[in-house]
Amino acid sequence: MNQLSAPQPPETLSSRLRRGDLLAKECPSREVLKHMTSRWGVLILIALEVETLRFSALRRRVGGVSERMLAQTLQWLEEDGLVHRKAFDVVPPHVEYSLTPLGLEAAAKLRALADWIETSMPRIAQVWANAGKA
Amino acid sequence: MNQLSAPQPPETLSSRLRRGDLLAKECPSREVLKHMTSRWGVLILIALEVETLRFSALRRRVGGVSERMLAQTLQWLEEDGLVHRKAFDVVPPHVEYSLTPLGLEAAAKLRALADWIETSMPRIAQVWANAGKA
DNA sequence: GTAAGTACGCACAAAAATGTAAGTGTAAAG
DNA sequence: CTTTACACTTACATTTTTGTGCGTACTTAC
Repeated sequence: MNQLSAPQPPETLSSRLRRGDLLAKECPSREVLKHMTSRWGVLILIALEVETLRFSALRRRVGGVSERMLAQTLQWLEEDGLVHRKAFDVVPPHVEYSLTPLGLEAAAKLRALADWIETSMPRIAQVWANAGKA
Repeated sequence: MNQLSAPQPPETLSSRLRRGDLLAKECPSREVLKHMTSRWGVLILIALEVETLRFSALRRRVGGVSERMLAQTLQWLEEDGLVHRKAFDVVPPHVEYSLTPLGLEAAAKLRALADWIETSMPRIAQVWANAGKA
């Protein structure tokens, strides 16, 4: 029980924050992480990676989202520059949502995660079964 | 405004669930996604990917977690078979947390995401600045 | 002798996320 | 003429998440 951890390397907290160290407490990148990994953020991003969609179509695509949360999450993602909102000034509202170049990069990472979960589900379900979780 | 979406392809809901389709509402894989992308789940996984850690050491590593949430999240991840908990039956408690093979795979995806966010922060901060968010 | 560290569980409280229902203004569909 | 769709917003209720503080059983350091 000796080399647990050196008394913190000379790297300062502020330098880690500047770089964007998620493990550091007050890092602003945690905000982005929060938006991307929010309950609907992941799903919205991977849905929009496939194609541009209108609000209602997107809502139908992502099973279970309420209008409220869809609107909310889209705003977060738009503010972070991941989603592009294009509104047509016509009478029955028409708005198209798509991914920005930044959003496409982000979506790729999330899709990799989603794909892994989907293909790994059998193995995970196995663990659940061995424990006794209905 | 015609080809909005074919009247649902012949693929049934249940077949999508069996495969693990995150976009489908009642998919069990959403549970796993929830655990992995929970506020501390991401951070814990990428911290444990580096090295095995004891409870307290892990808590110090992940800035801002409370003992309660660390314990809670670790249990979720353990139940999903991503984290391995090894307890030594000694007097001052000694428990070591590490990743299972499954957890290592998961952590790799999350680290890719985390790395992307960290390196993309300048671009995102730029978007924030152009909008007027302090 | 006293304080601190260990790995939590538990009760309670506050905060954050999410859901529900209703409303908006127009217009095309029935 | 009534309904439905569109893309939301707002108010309110509920659920979920997260935090705080306390207790534990014992040992090592001071």
